Amino acid sequence: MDERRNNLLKEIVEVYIKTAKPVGSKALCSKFNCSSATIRNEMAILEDLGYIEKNHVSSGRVPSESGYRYYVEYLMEAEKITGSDMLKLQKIFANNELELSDAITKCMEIISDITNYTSVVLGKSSADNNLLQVSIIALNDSQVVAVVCTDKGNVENKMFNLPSNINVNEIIKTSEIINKMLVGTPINEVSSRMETEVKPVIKRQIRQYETVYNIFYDAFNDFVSNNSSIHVSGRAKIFEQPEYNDVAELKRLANKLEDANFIEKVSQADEDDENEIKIYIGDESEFDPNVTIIRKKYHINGEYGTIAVIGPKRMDYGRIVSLLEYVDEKLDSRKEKDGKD
Amino acid sequence: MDERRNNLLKEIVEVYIKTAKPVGSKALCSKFNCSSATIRNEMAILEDLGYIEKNHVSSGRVPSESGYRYYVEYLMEAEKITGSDMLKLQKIFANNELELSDAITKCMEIISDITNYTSVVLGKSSADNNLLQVSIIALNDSQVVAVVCTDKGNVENKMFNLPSNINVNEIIKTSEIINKMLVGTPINEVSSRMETEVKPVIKRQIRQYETVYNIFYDAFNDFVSNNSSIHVSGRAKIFEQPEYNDVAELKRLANKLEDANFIEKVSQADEDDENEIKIYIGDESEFDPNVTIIRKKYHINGEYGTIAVIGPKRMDYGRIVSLLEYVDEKLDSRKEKDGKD
DNA sequence: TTTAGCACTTAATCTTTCACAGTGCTAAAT
DNA sequence: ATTTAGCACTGTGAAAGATTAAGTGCTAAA
Repeated sequence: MDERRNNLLKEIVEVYIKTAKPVGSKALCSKFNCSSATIRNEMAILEDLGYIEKNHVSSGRVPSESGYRYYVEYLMEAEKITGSDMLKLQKIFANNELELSDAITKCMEIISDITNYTSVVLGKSSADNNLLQVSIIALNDSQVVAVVCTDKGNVENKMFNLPSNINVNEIIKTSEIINKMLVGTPINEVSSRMETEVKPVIKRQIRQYETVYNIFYDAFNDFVSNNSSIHVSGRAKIFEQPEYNDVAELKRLANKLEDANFIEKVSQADEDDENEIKIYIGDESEFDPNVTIIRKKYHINGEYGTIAVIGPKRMDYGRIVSLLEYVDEKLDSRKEKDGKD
Repeated sequence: MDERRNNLLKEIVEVYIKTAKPVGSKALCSKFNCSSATIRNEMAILEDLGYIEKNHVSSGRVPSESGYRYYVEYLMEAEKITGSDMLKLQKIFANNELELSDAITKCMEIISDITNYTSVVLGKSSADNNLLQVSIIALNDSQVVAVVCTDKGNVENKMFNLPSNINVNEIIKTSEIINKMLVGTPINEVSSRMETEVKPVIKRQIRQYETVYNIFYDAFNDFVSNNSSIHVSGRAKIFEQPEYNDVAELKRLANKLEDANFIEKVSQADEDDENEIKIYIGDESEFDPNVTIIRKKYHINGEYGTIAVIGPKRMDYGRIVSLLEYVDEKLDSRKEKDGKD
C-alpha cells in the first residue's frame, strides 16, 4: 500500500460516507491529477485486496467491511470536534444543576439529533456500590417495603406481602442484623454473603426465618438486576439514512431496535478498554451486519456505563469519535470538579 | 338506514378489516343474494351518506372515518374473546407471584404480539397515594438521600449534596417534623401543605431553613412527576400492517412513535369514563390521522393508569375490545382477591 | 506507468401495452 | 318501485421494451 493507494482508499471511503453513492473513477481524477484509467487500475488493486467492492460489474466502488476497518485503523485523521457541534453540547455542561447521569443522556439525545444516528446510554449503577443500609417501612400489618441504599446514593425498593404468621417486628429485627453484618459490602456480593453468613445467624434468632430471609434476598437481587438504566435516543433517526430507503430493510432494523436484548448486544462493552473509543463495523458489532456501533465506557460516581452510537456502516466515523471524545472529556472534568470518586 | 344497508356497511367494514383490500360489489352478491348491480346501488347511497369511499373512480369501496365510527357505534357485535387469545393471557394471571402492574405490562406485550398492533401502558402511581413517611439516609457528611414512601408502597428517592453550612442532623430533624405533620396527606397535596403549614414551623426551628425546605420540597415534587411508568410494546409490530408498506408512511409513523410527547397524546384519557373502553378513530385520536387508538382506564391499589392499543384505522375492533375487556376483568378479580383498595 | 479509446454491462427511468377489477348508467324484467 | 343484465368506461398494476447514464475492463499507444 503505497501512499497514493492509501489516499485513494481514504478518498473513496470519505466520499462514500458523504454521498452514499458508489464512487466512480472519473470523480477522483482531479483530486489525484491523473486520468480515470489510472484510478481504475488502482481501484482494481484495492478491490483485489478486499478493501472496496462493486455492486455490479459496471458500478462505482463502495468500501467493504475491511475497507472501513482499514480506514478507521490507518487512514482516518484525528478530527477535532466542530465548533457548532461543540456549541450544542456545551449548553448541557454549562448547566451545573444537571446530574451527571442526566447530562449524559441529554448529550446522547443531542448527538442523535444532529447526526441522525441512534444513540444509547446504558448505566449500571450497581458496580462499585457498597451496601449502606437496608430499611424496612411497614405499610400495614401485612405489607412492608424494603429499601436498599448504597454508599453512592443509589436506592432501590421492593414491596412484600407478609404471610399472616410473620410479624413485622421480626422483619425489622432481621434488617438490623443485616445492617450490622453487611454494611460496606459491595452490592453484588451481598447475595452470597447473605447465604453464607447471615442465614445461619437469623436462623437462630428468627422464627419463620426462611420466609424472612427470602424477602431480603429478593430485595438485594432486585437491586442488582434493576439498577441499570437504559436510554435510547433517536430510534427513528437512523431511518433517515439513505440505506434505509427500503421497506424491508427498514422493518428489519426497526424490529432489531425494538428487540428486548438489543441493548445487551449493543452494549457488551465489558471487554472494551475503559479509556478507548471502540468501533465495531458491520458483523463485528454482533448486532446487525449493516450497522456500525461506536462506543465508549464511562465511570463516574460508582456508576459504570456505556455510551454508544449506532449508524450505518457508512457513518461519519470522524465526527462521532470527536463527539464522544468531547463528551467523555467533559464528564471527566465535571467529575473532578464535583470532587467525588 | 334500513337493515340491509346496515348489514352491507357492516360487511364492507369487516371484509376490509380482514383483507385490507377495497371491497367490490361482486364479492358481496352471494352474501346478500342479489346481483352486483343492486349492491352497487346501495353502495352509491352509503357513499353519499359518507360512510364509504373510493380510492379512484373504478376501485372498490373502503370505509371512511365516519363509516368506522358508525360501525363501532351501531353495527359491531359484542365479541367474545377467542379461546386461543384467552389462553395466552391466562398464563399471566395464573402466576400469582406477578405484581399487578407487571401483569398489565405483560398482558399488553402479549396483545401487541398476537395482534401486530402497538400497545401502551401508562401507570400513574401518585394518585390515591398518601404520604406514609419521608426518611433521610446520610451517605456522608455532605450527601443525603431523601426517601419518600406512600401508604400504597410506592417509593421514590432523590439524592442531595448538602452545602457545608448545613448539618445532617437538621435535615433529619426536619424530616421528623414533616412526618409528624403530614402523614396521611394525599401525595399530590403534600407540596402545597409544605408551603403553607410546614414552612412556617421549620422556619422557627431550623437555621438554614430555606435550603433544607427546598430539599424536601424537591423530593416531593420529584415523587409526583417521576412516579409514572410508561411501557410501549411492539413499536415495530404495527409496521407489519399492510398500510405501512411504504417508506414515507413508515418513517412518518416511526417518528411519531418515537416522539417524546407521543405518550401524552396517546393517553390523554383523563376525560375518559373509568369503566368504558373508548375508541378514537383517525383524527379523533389527536395523535395521527391514520391510526385508531383503543384505550381503557384502570385503577388498582392506588395506581391509576391507562392501557391502550394503537393500530391502523382498519384494526380489528372487536378483537381488541374483547382483549381489553378480558384484561380489565381479570384485573378486577385479582384486585378483589388481594383484598386491597 | 500512464492514458486515450472503445466495447460492454447494468441499473434506472420512462413509455407502451394489456388485462383486470371495478364502476355508473340505461333499459328491460320483476 | 326494485332489481337486474348489459355495456361503455376508467384507473391500477404488472409486464415488456426502449433509452439513457454511469461506470467498468482491456488494448494499444504515449
